[in-house]
Amino acid sequence: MTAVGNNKPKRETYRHGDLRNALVEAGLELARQGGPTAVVLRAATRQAGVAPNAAYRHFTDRNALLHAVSQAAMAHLARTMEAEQTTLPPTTDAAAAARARFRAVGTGYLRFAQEEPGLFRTAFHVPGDMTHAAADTAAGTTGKTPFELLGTALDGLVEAGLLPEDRRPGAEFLAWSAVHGLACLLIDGPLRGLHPTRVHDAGQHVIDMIERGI
Amino acid sequence: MTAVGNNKPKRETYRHGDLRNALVEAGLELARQGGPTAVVLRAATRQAGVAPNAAYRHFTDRNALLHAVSQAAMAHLARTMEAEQTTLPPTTDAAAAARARFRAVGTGYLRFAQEEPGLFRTAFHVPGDMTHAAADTAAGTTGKTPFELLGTALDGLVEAGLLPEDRRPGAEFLAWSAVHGLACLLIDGPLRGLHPTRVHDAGQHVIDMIERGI
DNA sequence: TGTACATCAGTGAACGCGCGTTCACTGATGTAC
DNA sequence: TGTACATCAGTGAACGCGCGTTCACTGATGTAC
Repeated sequence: MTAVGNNKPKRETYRHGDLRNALVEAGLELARQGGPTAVVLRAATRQAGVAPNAAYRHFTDRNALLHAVSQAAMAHLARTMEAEQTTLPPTTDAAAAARARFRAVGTGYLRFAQEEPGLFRTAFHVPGDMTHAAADTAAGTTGKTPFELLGTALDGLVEAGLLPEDRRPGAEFLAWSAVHGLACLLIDGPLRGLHPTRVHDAGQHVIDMIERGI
Repeated sequence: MTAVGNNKPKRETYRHGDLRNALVEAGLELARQGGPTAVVLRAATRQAGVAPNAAYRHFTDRNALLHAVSQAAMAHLARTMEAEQTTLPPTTDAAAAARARFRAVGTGYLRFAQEEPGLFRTAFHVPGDMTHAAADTAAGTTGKTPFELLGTALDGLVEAGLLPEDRRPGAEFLAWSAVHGLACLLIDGPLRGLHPTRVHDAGQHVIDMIERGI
């Protein structure tokens, strides 16, 4: 970096090579810090070290860029949820395992919301992609959407006999609402700034409620 | 209106008389249509028929205006919730009444989110005011915040013996999370555009879950 | 293997826009005498 | 009751800003002969 405020990472090649990806990555960084409205086309190109209009080779619109960033954020969320499931200690008790996997879905969701509020808000800012389209599948990732992970976990509860089959339909939306609501209250709402320990407790209590009430 | 696009409502007096209120009202209208980001200072003054800088007599900032609008939106939410409780048929069964009042809190909350998504989002966009400060108390309104209404309803459940006293602490956040989450999913999320009947059903199911799981 | 050429990812300059905010002002209102 | 004056809510013009987007362009790359 030669001059203050000059963040242009100079390329050696005239062509960038992977600009589309670089722009999405830059957009993710912007979203991470300021949520969806911070995903500004000119800022993304600046961060990628490219002229503003270069973005139009890869996105029709500022909106198309935002949409791609939103999808990538959703993929991040899914990856965090899967990571949470991966940390579970192995057990021979099938029912306990099913329960633990179910709870990990919620815990991972909440952890992501807490650790990456900007990305979380960005993931949900753009028309419903949670239930569809997993976007890029990173190494070691199933490619499932958050919604699919939740569905699988619920199926596991039914198989383990922890959830009556007749309660299964629509259960996604009950569980999802409760966890998503807590996430929103923690991020944007009156629960912001709660002590991390209390945040974790609140999450567990909400998941308890879901298990009881589902 | 003499010219197309000229929305300036001309005053007779030089002084406006009630500009602060007019700006908040204009802000509410903007928020109603486009959420918090649509609360634009110049647009509000335009709608009030006043020069842009006139706003600075009543608000230090664009942010101060947004904050006032957000509080007013929150007051609207509270009013809708109270209205929902008012429509309940009278009953002599104290337990049934307590339950109905509790459910009306959630139903009113969801109804407002559905009918006024822009105001709903605006109410929650700005740092936590739901638990405090009821803002302007309209005629026939208690002045309670949404949070207080929920608390009162929960106290009613305890008094009626429908909720064990030891489950009461923290119950606000469980109920609130679930209902708030559904509201968010219906407005911004993948449940947007759900058929109104299904929306109502989903709301009732979530409230069922809360009653069971609280 | 060497050359001509088409492709198309990036450049550089410019546009119009609406925004928030500041400035020095004006003139209606309420009050003191 | 009539007049002088202070107050302060609104005016009008201007500012600098960063944005998204368009234009005609340039030059590295890959391919056909």
